[in-house]
Amino acid sequence: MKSVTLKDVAKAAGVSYATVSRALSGSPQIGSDTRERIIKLCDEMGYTTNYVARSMVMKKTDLIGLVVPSIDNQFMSELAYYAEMSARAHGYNIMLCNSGPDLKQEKTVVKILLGRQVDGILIVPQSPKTYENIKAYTDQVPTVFVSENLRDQPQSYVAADNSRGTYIGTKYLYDLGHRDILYFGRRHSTTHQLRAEGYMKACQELGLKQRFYNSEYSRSSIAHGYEMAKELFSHPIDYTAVFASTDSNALGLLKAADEMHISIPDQLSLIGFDNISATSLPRLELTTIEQPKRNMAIQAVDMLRDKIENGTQGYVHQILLPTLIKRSTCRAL
Amino acid sequence: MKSVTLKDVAKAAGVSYATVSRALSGSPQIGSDTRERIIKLCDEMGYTTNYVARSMVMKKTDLIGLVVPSIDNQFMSELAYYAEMSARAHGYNIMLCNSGPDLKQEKTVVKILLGRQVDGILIVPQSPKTYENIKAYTDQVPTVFVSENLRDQPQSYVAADNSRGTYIGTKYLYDLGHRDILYFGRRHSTTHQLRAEGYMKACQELGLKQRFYNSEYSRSSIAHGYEMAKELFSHPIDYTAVFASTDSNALGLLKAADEMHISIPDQLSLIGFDNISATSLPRLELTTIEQPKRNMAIQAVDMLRDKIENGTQGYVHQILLPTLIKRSTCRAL
DNA sequence: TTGAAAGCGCTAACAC
DNA sequence: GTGTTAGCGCTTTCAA
Repeated sequence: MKSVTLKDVAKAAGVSYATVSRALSGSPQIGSDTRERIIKLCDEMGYTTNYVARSMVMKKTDLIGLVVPSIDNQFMSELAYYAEMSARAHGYNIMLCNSGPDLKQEKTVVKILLGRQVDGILIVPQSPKTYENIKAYTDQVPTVFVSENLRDQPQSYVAADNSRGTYIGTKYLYDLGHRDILYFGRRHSTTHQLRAEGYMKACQELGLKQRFYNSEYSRSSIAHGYEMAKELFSHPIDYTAVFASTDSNALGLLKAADEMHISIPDQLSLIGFDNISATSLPRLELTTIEQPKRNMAIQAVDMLRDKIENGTQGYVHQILLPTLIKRSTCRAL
Repeated sequence: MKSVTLKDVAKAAGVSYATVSRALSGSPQIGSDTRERIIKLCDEMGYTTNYVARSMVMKKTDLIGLVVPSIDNQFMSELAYYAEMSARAHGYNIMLCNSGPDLKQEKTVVKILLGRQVDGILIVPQSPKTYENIKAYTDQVPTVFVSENLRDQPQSYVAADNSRGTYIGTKYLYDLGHRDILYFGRRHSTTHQLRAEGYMKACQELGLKQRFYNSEYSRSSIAHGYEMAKELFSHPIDYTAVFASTDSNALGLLKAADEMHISIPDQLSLIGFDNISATSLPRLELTTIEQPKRNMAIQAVDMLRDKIENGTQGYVHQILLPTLIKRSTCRAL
């Protein structure tokens, strides 16, 4: 199990270990004959660079900490996938941490990552409070947020243009002939405030009445959307379309509608937000607004690399355009 | 950005830096007054242990490499979630790598992980060939596989009892009154051979005729299940239930059935395998066999820790029991 | 072109 | 109880 080190190779090659290091790092100041001989020897002996030791002297670990509330979530696992692929393509590896349900754990994992000497941190914040909560630590290391939840903070982030997304969706419903559109769901985080704003803006421009439905403690989950919708449908339905603030909420509403024999899209059109993978499933086919996850991940990694490698100061807010995914839950009036 | 080291604290405290190290590590050979004073000082100065340096001397990184074909997959992201939580609870952190679509990349990431000096590797293999492919590397570091795809290899793994799963499901259909049950889907990996075997065993015991349907190149995806099912349904339906080898295939079949106005479960009962999250969605509600993902992850981490911390040699095959999740796609005859 | 040696931040064995 | 020091495996000046 004892792994072979530079010294071992050096001894076998009859050179100093500095020479071996040079051969491997592609330094120009070494004879090409020596280099080849050494590289061949390294291969034979099964030598692999010890990154811990290298990190020690280089003061760079080529490690990126990825913090997500829960990797077991379609949006985040997709983001993580692209982030890891992109990071690795540039020589970085990913240290993954779930920031769990409570804010306390979020701070804990960031601390751990700092102790691990990661070169940078990519974080999907749990809540708008996250920024303040971990500021003391993120000041010490290049950090990029993925989400718009910290709109007014001096911190880099990449996010989808949430406001634009609901605007596009509302406009789409309008073009389909809908004039009574209900906005369904949470408005408690920055992200969701922006979504609501896009809807309001569209209503204003198009001369529609703004109508909201949400409970005080609304969360984004199918179960919660279902409960909210049951409550909603106990009142008369005097609107022809619903814009749900998240796909999960939309799916919950769909379930409630099914149970109460409200046909979607015949009686009611429905549009969601996020384009989580469930929306494309048979029997669901939810029309929705897509967050460009792949792009978000790649851009976030690029921004982080820029900070790490070029020491770029300041912050940038990278806003990506969401797109409308037409499926089967909206109909023309 | 320069972080504070032991030396800095030592200087500030007016002691040697070994003393600071002792205070922090909870060594008994130190005065409790000195300890408290130092700990307080560390806190004030914002000292955090440099894990890279520590790993260097301890020859232990407290790092576990997690290799999955694609974290952007419900089964794996759920596994990853529990693995990370459990690992961290025991002082380990997770280095995440996607082994991507090709076998070549799988070997690459394992090599990287080795260079990173991870204490152990947790791997969901891409294919039955994985074992042979990376053997040279996994011999050098404690490794636990998650999957049954290497049944006869001298290597530790944790997996669900796939054979038992299909047995249970077939028995369930039998008890519901079904006598003509078709097995639908792939049989090309060890995992899927075992699933098919469980079905065959149940058929034998219960006196049912074994009936298979699968295409040569069947893969587990909704799209593929859909194509296969369209083909299947172009022939007369002389069976009353279908056991799909994976939930994805089952969902594809569901879609095809909808299109061809074959009612499930009225005309045809359907059961899947895996209990991926999509199965519990409204309108889908697929009856299925659950792989105990949480348990699998936790057991895998425990096995790995045992190897790492106690140097346990040999290998163990940990087989967990799957369970039947009754939902809405099976009916009694 | 190559070797010698310092030093990254830490732990632990050995002194006192 | 506390200080001194070697050394983990590597990169990189500085000499030769």
